[in-house]
Amino acid sequence: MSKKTNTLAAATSNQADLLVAQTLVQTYPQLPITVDCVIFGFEDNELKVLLIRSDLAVFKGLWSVLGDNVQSDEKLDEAATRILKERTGMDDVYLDEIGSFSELNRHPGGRVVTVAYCSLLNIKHHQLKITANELHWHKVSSIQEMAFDHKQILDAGLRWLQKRIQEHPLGFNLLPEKFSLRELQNLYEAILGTTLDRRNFRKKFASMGLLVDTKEYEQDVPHRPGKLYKFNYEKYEKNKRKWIAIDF
Amino acid sequence: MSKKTNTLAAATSNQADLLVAQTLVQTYPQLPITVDCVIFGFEDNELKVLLIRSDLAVFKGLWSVLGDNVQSDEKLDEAATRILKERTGMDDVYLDEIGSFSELNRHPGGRVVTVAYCSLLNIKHHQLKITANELHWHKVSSIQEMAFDHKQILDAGLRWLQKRIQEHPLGFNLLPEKFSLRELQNLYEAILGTTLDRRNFRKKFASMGLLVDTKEYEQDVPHRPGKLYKFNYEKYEKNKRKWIAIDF
DNA sequence: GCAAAAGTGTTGTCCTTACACCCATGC
DNA sequence: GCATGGGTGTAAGGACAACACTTTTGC
Repeated sequence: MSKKTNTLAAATSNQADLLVAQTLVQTYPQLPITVDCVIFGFEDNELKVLLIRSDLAVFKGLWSVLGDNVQSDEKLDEAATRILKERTGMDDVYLDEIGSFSELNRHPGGRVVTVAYCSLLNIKHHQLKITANELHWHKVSSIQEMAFDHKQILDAGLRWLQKRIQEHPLGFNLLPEKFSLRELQNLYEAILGTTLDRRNFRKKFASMGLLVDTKEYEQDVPHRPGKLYKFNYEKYEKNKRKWIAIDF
Repeated sequence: MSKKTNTLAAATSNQADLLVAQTLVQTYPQLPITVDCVIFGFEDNELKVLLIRSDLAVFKGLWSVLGDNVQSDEKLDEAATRILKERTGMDDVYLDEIGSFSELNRHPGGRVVTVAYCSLLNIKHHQLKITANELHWHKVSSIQEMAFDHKQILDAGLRWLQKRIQEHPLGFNLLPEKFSLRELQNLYEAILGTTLDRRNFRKKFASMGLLVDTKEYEQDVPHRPGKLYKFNYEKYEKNKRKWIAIDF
């Protein structure tokens, strides 16, 4: 057999193999997939989450996290990024996958599988450029019922956040660029639902060396103003590998 | 308006609302979804994973984790349980979701989204009742190339395992019912890829109080036999909440 | 001057780490 | 008796938890 014939035979065989694979995939049931984005922020000493009014009449009045269907030619994380951009105008947000939700009856319109994503951001920094469907920030603590299984998804996001914030100093994403230690501590206390000793808290963060003293102070507070700090992102990135837990 | 008419109107409105929801879902692109199960075991001081020979000719010779498509009427975790049962005959295995994989070209037969699940089990206890497609245990350390993106999925499973085993004493699932402290330590060392101080390791586990002395000893070892222990599952379940990290 | 929060150090306890020798068994 | 791994204790250092008083500002 000539080399040419060999090559041809191999190519034909590859084609055939591909066809087999394609035929197999065509036998798979197909399902609608959506992604849902749980976006946390922090404002007025309260943990908040970004919700829209569900556009489905069956959920009259109920709120929903930001979600939409996944297109056939996009990855799930790309879909999540796109949806966030479409719904809020924000496009520089890091999203983390937190899990899938696939109960058969979770969507009243039929079977829909969803994958939930989560993010933290600074409310002041990320202005909402689009506010259709009454998009706005809700206090997490006052949310009761939600559309779909979104309360479950929100709860999963909250558990993820509580865990994550103890493994990485992510809380900074939720704060303004310059913040006082009191604000930082309020944030941790709000998310973890505990109170923390002020001196030990300050010592811990001081010893991590991730705070940069801006030499500025709080203004317009009816008490002694606190120092304002910035987060040292470079140092954090460098040492990322070493972070396992913050341990409160 | 009579009460009856009201009720009727409401029912009609509900029907209409449902129809709207159904129509909406019908506009969503549909995709094939699969689940893939990364099943870890431990034998001969080696971390192992359960693989089958890919039945796709395009992956001639390459290995694959256990996966299959999700049916339209089953939840993802149910699919994972079913697949494990179908492929191995095992039906008492706890599976944890580790994430989705949705690259457009990850399957040669066309776009397929997969969600990966992970489990740990005791090789001796969970005999494979089915071994089609050359199903068997492979040393994790010697796996190079795999079918699909399964090497990535395996790596994600491994990272998940390394993290999990430091948060919960899950390692016991990988060991026989009765095991020596040396076996337990070998397991941790194999998974974490480190060496640990023997005395400190024993102290740590002794202080956790999760080990029950069986008063039995290893047999047929060419050296002083070690004590055999059992894992105290009840105590672990009771204190589950408190576990955050084991800290090596 | 008073209310309100900022800022700061020390001590005891516990946990972690590092480290070396004798013991029981099979061959 | 020798090779192999089993079994054990201690001391030093570091991290964490608990705790109270003085300082600065606005009113």
